Amino acid sequence: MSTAHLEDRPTPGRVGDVRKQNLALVLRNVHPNVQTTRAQLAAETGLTKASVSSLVADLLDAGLLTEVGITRDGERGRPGVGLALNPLRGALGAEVNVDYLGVGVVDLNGNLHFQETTERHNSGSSPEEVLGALRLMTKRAADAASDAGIVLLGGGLAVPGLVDADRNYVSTAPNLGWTGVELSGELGALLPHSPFGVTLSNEANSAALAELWYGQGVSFRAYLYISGEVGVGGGLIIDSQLFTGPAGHAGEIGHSVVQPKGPKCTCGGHGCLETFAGQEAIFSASGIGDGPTGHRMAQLLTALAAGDPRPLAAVEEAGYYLGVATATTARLMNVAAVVLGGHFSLLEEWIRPALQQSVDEFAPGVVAPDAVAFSALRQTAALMGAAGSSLRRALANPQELVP
Amino acid sequence: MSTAHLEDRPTPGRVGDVRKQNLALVLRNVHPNVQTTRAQLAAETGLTKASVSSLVADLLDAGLLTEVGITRDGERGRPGVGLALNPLRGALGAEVNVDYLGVGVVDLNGNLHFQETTERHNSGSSPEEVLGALRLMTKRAADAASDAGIVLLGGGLAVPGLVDADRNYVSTAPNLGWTGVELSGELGALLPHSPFGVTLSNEANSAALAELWYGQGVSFRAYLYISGEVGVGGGLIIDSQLFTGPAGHAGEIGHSVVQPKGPKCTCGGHGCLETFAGQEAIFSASGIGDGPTGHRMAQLLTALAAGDPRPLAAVEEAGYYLGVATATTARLMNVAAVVLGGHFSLLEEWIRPALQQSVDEFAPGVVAPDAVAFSALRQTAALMGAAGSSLRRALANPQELVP
DNA sequence: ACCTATAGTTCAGAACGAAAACTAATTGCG
DNA sequence: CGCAATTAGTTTTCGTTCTGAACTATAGGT
Repeated sequence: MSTAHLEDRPTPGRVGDVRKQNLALVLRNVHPNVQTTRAQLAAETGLTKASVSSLVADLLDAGLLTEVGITRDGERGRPGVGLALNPLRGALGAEVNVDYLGVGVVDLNGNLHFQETTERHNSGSSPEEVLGALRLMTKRAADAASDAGIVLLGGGLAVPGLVDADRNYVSTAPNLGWTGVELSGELGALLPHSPFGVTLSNEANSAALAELWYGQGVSFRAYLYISGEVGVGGGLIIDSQLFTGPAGHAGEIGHSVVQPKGPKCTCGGHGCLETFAGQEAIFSASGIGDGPTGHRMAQLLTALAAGDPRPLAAVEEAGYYLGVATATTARLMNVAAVVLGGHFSLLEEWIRPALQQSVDEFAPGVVAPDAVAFSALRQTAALMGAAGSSLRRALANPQELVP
Repeated sequence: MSTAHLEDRPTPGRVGDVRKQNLALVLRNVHPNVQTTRAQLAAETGLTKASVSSLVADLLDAGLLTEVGITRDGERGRPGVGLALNPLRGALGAEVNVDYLGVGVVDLNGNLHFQETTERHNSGSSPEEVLGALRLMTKRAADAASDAGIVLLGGGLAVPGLVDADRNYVSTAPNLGWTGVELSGELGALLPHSPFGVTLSNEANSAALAELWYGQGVSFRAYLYISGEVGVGGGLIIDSQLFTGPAGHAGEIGHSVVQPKGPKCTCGGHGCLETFAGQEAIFSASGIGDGPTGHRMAQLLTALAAGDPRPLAAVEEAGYYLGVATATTARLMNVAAVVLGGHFSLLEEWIRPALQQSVDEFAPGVVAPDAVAFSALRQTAALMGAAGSSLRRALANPQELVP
């Protein structure tokens, strides 16, 4: 669970653990969409050719690797047998958000298949109702995967709330109106009989990981991800891993104090980033009235394009305070990049200059212009991250699939 | 190097690595000042008695453990042979600060011996001069240790600046006036012929670790340490480890933005915590003129005790902004405790209420009153942390001492 | 054809922990 | 007092895994 700070008693090192570790080591050196050979893996891992051959044999049995014919590189010597990640292994990704449901399948090479998004107002619906609706969608995706010959190793479900992944428990999801929900049964029903099961995750955290694996974050090893949805969520990627903090809830950038004299926040504090950069804050500061989110966002974009001063000022203020929070985080956590997703990626044109100027004002020289990126994954970010986490679990524990 | 985010190629798991891991595992289960036995270690680690016996034999050979006679617990059965951390193994700790030098020896049980502090105005002196003066002190400490039969396994040197421990390099220490200093030679001369050598560290980080191992932090697994010296430094302890961030410079709480409209800071930004809670800020807001730090601090404490309103307001403001930074960090990093050291521990009486009120205002319910602690280690914190890091290195790599 | 270079396999050997049988030292109880 | 019960620790055998060296396989160059 990626930098998970769990209380797991250090297991005694058995001789068999060495193999477990080396299976994962070999697998880590097979990159998506790139062929390799046993000899190359031996050179990269430092293992002997004999060991690599034995490990690869297990990984082929496990179905994680496939042989893809002879690699002819024109050089002298016997050509190697091509090895690649098996494109017929994947994981299910699913997302419950406030106004939509999403599912999809991601294979080991990172390709997204059978993606489907349905608009649905989930706020207020019971978890059973929502997951019932979601189950119809995951059934379709799983059947389509099966028809295409793709075996699903596991799955992930992202929700906009605080989760305890080990207990399949959503402690609170304010924007859904959920509190203290245990989902073991529902998660099992989403994807029966998969070796790695379905795991819960926080939506912003999963989106942050999706950027790392499949999006803007691929060029950074460490960054702050800020997701603009109804609330302002965050995910910290440190050393190419999600930083979850001691209790698993790190990255709550939405409640950084950016203006001690600022307005009251729903969290009980005041002057939080969310009170300046959350959807409601931007809409109301722009003078946009109530209505469906999509409609209000369209209004906002139109007004911005027309050069209307009130929305421009509102978005600039959001960018300014995003910069304050980014500057503090950059100094505190020693990260030098930031990726913005959710509604912020729609507002890139107006947010980017304000944010950059603000960061440079509060932490000069720390965040370079090309270290500010905006997500292109849109509504698939969270589900791709959830599926990706599941795939990483499989790749990190290949011995569980060896017969 | 404790949650060090280094680019180390994952080593292939060899069969021998299992022993290395199990040597460290057994050692981790021998706690300072507590006797144990082979049988108890077997139960705690999950290893078989046979394996533990063999591992313990190596650790005795390495000099890390000692047998301390028969443990009679009055119960039936053969009594076990007592095992304990060898009190005759230790590490040297040293600190260069702006106005003093400190050395000491810490043994495996955490006891501090031969501690010596010398007032010395190091700001402006060349690194060679300062380390020359320090070497005289470390020589005395090493000789005293030797006379007492204590073998020094390694050492640590804490400095108030950004360091690259792997390269023995101080990139910048503004308050010493050092920039780009390479200290390999000097470090080697401080403690010749020790198996683990002398390692550089940041002073606030080492102090944070000293609190974890030997001070207030023992009751927390995760906290923010804030050190008030000339600057405001910080250290983040997450999951009982120092969080260093991707480039090793995390924890710079002094330059969190706590008031966007605040005054200019030496870092180039403005509204940083340091501009409200640094020594200079507190002195000048209190109306205390120039002079030696010790003298000014005495003046401040006298004025506070007398109820002088200006210093009271200055210290309360420092506490208020410490609370803002703590609230943000608590939410962002998911830590729920804070430990204050340096000059803040002298000001506890006045800082504590202001800080607690501020934290509760900005992040209600996140930091409990008994999760705010003040350091009692004073001037020994950094050197104990530096020595402790060295000891931890030895305990984590016992196989290097096995003959 | 023959040499060289590279890929991959086979087999003996060493290191290690697991499991079980064994020895050692103590208490409790008849 | 003596024997059973109990706990501590050691010895022996075994299976797993990696390493290293020898071996086979397959290509290009001359």
